[in-house]
Amino acid sequence: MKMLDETRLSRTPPFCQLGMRQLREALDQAEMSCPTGGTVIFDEGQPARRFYLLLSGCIRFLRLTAEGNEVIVLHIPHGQMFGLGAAVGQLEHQATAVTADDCQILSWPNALWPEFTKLYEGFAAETFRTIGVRADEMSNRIVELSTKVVEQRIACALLRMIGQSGREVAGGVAIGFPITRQNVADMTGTTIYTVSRLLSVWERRGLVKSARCIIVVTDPKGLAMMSAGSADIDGADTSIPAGNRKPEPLSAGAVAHTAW
Amino acid sequence: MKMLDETRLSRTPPFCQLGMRQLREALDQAEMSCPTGGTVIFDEGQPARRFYLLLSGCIRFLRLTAEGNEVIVLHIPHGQMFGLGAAVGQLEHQATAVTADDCQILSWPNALWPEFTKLYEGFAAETFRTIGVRADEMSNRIVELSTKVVEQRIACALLRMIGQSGREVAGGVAIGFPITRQNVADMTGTTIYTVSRLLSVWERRGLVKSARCIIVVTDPKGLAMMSAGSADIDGADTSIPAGNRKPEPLSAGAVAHTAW
DNA sequence: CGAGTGGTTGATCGGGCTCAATAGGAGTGG
DNA sequence: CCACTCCTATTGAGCCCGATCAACCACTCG
Repeated sequence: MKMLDETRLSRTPPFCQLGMRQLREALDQAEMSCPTGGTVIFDEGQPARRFYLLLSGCIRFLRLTAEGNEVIVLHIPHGQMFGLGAAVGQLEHQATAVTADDCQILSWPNALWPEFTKLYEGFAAETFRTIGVRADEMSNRIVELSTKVVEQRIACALLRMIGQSGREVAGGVAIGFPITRQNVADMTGTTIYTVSRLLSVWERRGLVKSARCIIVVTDPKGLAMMSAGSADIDGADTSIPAGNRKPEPLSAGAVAHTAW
Repeated sequence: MKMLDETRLSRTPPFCQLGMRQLREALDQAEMSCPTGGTVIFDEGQPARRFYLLLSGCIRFLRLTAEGNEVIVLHIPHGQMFGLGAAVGQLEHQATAVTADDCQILSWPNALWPEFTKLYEGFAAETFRTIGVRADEMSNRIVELSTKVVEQRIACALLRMIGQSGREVAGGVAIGFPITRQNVADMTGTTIYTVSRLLSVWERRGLVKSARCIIVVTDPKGLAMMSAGSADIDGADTSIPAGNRKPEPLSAGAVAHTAW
């Protein structure tokens, strides 16, 4: 089993430049846990004492508002580090981390952070790269929330999730972890009702296929057009209102960023 | 003049642990520029070749959408580093940086990044801290955009700006750089019309005082209540619709975060 | 004084939130 | 195997916030 872990660890970017001895060393100092879906790893506001590596599964980062609304800020796909307060000098976790499904997690005390960055070639660079990518993602979310209508935001959210944690299945790409309509609503600043309605329409049009806690994107390109706003197949007859027929260019697509 | 610059540099966190010789050294390698308001420092998508320190003034980070919408992702107050692609391994700038007013900017080629982090005590830590704080801010923006109504979002935006770049003036705190209704709209995902209407109402109520490109917050506490939703002074008679009288707790206020 | 930029205000309309009611699993226990 | 419960999802009806369109005002600058 140890052997297995080392191989696996050696394949995650922050550790992939390490030799066998260093991998073992890192593993020896790590704590391993295998929480089932829905487990809270740490809470917003709680002191950040450890940093984490998600070996398998998916983590959701939540924020709760005073009014009781839940906002999903980020999803962490397997293979990535998280809880990186140590890297940016934050003494407290600033979101709640919850497992979206069954996970396998390694963690180390923050005291080891300086050592890891000093001793392990590529560790710091890769971890900071992760931070940069996440900032990008948040920046994109801000742009989406600011400029896109619900329909487009939901399309973006689905595309982002299959991009990060998609699993090929018969007839499409499934989101790789259980996800409810409520979850999608919490990622897009809308309501469960709107998400449900939209998914129903999309299913009729053959863009997605969904069941309880499962969403499969059957036509990613079609969804991408929705997300850009140049949506609504011409002549498509869709019970519901029929949406926003706007004559817009189909945008650059996936790319977009933060600058710092 | 050189002397002045050194003193000034020694007061910005990333450099404040440096000795005189190191400060001079850093300055010798820097390029200084003094762009007037509205100047583009770098563009989204452009290769990131330098990192920057804003000595005075204020920088706006913009993103443009395919549809021509402008979104203000962040404001960089004076004294902070920006354009930190080098720190997180990004080869391109991921937003456009524009001066909001007249600025004084130092910049260094990315090649010096590794040296700075190696040689200058506290430089890396402080810069990464900045990155963490900005991520927090973006996370907050996401929560606001997802859960708050326009009124609250605008209040949040004003409070954030006076927090970062407020200037005490007679009768209140002014936003420390020129700002149009359009700018506020671009920060909050709304329109110039709505911003204008709201500011008019707030001015009548004594919360703000505004003129062309100027906004002064005269009642920060009142605004904070607005931003939390527990707004609308009981019995306040306000021509316009009268807004959302919701019975909500007045939230934790300023605090909020990202976790990574 | 005309042009340009930024701001204000009214009228209208529709996207999407809200409320309400129902349906459809999945799991549990008898 | 069915009854029951809990959780998730669906769908209809109504309404309101805020976008949009349109017109006008105020100030600044050449």
